[in-house]
Amino acid sequence: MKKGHQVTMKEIAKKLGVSVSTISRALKDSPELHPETKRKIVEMAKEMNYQPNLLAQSLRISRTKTLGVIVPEITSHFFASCISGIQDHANKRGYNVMICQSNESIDQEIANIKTLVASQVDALLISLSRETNHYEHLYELYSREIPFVLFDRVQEDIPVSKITFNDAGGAYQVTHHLLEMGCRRIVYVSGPEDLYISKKRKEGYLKALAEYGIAEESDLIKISDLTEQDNVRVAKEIMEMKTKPDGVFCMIDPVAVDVLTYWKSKGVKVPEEFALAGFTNNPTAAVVEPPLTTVSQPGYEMGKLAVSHLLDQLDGLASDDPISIVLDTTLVPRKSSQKTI
Amino acid sequence: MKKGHQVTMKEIAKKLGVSVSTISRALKDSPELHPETKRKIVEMAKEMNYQPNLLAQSLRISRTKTLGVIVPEITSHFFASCISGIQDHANKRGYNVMICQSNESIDQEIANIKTLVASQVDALLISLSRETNHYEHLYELYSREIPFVLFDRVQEDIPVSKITFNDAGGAYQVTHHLLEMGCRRIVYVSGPEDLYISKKRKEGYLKALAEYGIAEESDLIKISDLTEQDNVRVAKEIMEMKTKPDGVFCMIDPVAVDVLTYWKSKGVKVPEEFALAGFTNNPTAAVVEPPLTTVSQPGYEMGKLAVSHLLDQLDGLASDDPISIVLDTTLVPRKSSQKTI
DNA sequence: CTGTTAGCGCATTCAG
DNA sequence: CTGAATGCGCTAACAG
Repeated sequence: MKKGHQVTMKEIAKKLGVSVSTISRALKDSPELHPETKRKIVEMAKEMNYQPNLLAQSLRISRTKTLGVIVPEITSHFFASCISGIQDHANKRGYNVMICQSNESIDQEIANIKTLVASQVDALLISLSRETNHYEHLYELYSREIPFVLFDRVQEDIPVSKITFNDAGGAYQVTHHLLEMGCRRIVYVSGPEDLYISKKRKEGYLKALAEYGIAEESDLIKISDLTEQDNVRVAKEIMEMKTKPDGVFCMIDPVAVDVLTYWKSKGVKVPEEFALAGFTNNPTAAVVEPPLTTVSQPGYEMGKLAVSHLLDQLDGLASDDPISIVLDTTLVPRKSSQKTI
Repeated sequence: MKKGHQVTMKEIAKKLGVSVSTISRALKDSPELHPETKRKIVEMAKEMNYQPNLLAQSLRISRTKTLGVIVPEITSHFFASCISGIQDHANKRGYNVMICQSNESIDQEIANIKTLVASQVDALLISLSRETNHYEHLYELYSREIPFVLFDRVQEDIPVSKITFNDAGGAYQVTHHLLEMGCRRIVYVSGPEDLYISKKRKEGYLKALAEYGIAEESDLIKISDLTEQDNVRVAKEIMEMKTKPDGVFCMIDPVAVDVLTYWKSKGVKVPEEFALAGFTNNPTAAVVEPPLTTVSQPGYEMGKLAVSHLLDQLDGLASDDPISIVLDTTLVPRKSSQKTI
């Protein structure tokens, strides 16, 4: 199967007996041109259904007006929202977007960057994979002076702009809420410990505990690799602890949902036996029974801010100095944490 | 902010004192080349961190090895899965992907097509917006001989390949299941009537009824515009009907979830008063209480098949004659329909 | 085996 | 106001 022919400037030039440069000028509404010839050209272009070849144009001006986006997973509702925000606002400013997913693999992430760079994207928006534990590929982008920003899953040391949520703040909100609901032995179910969000959310958790004069207790910190299987293992461990906890804060909603589902199958009552809370406000959080207390992170907003800042830098509307944008989260209290004291 | 310099063939040619064509040949491993010079060039390219400029390459060979994808909504889990399948398998065959969302708007859909065509994508994969009720833009693609396939939200008359689910079959499965559970007055909650899936799923619904000797009853067919508000209106209407139905089949899961949520707030029992079923097997379907009976549509698989067929056509491995691929759905029976007879 | 030449489609000097 | 010439980075046909 092969593509049909596309009309070029050359052809419309021949048809009108003028030069290609005149066509070029007419189509970009250059002022130094006889209005009449301009009119004729524009008309003919429309009639012939001329579509500019962005490839040629980009090659010539060495700018593609295209941004590359790399996310760990498109099927995650949060990242899909980010993409949506990025795309809408990039389009609004005349930019296109190429999206890749790393599938949480650092090798794929590196490959994605390579492809996008080869495609000459003007800049990149990257959210790091879970696996990403070294950063040469990012430093290389930096040294090659290819503009990029990091969002949500960031690495703190790289001198580029970063857009994150106030993860510590959100975790503080949830933990504080659980404490207010009367919980005093609160488990934190963390993801892998080297993850940025695992650390940040733990910070907030500990800070809230400290305010209530409660010391960190290593038994109460559980690590899951975030697979369903491991989430269930943790759920089981918690319900079998000798000194029972009274509240559980899971680092992300899916963990909380897995825990809840397992507990329901075992007859464990939420919130009566354990108050439960998650993080992110996934669509599922609202519909489980009981509805899950969580913290909302507006992904669309994050995408919008990330792309707006990046384009401001590209267009010289903002300084190139890296900045850090921290978005606030909102506590979404639901039934899963409504312990009657 | 501006991008740094990228190494070109010219530069490495100068450095090695050979011509650009030799570089080009070496880098694509042409056989007619002295192994030693080839080795030198490859080495130097690596040392200088050469990255080919895909733009120039594409312009030259007039093929971008890029596919355009248009979906109504990236944030829908189903379409995100499709995208994931498309991307993985496109990459596997050396193609990149540019994704756009129409936000269910025909104008946006047309704009997306225009952008992707201007970007010289080799082909398109399109799932139509809800609003799309005329098809000139598709016929234009067709007449311009730009290869494309339609998936999931298709238009039947256009002579291109289409990948769909057996929507009628899936609706038949659900309705048949409800009948087996003892339901005899089953409501079908449809989306807007001109939607392809509204029609197809109605077909399956009616076929199952017919097999049980039950005639179509217009009172039992409700139309929602698929907003939460309208879904709630329908839910209310159903519970207030004088002759109460005993089962409800909603065209898509989100409608069923809205109905369920509303009914729960009103103390209506599912499945006791109404057996309930949806369609698509969204993540939410599994976690609502009671879990929702539905029909699974593997989106990843659909994306994979769509892109595989399209690339087969592009690469001449499949005939250009349009075909129709129909994927089967699977009934996922859950508690929401377990009426004890 | 390698260099020269031409050109993909377009934008932009430089001359008229 | 408009045309001719040049080149973005790369590939490919044609010579040698």
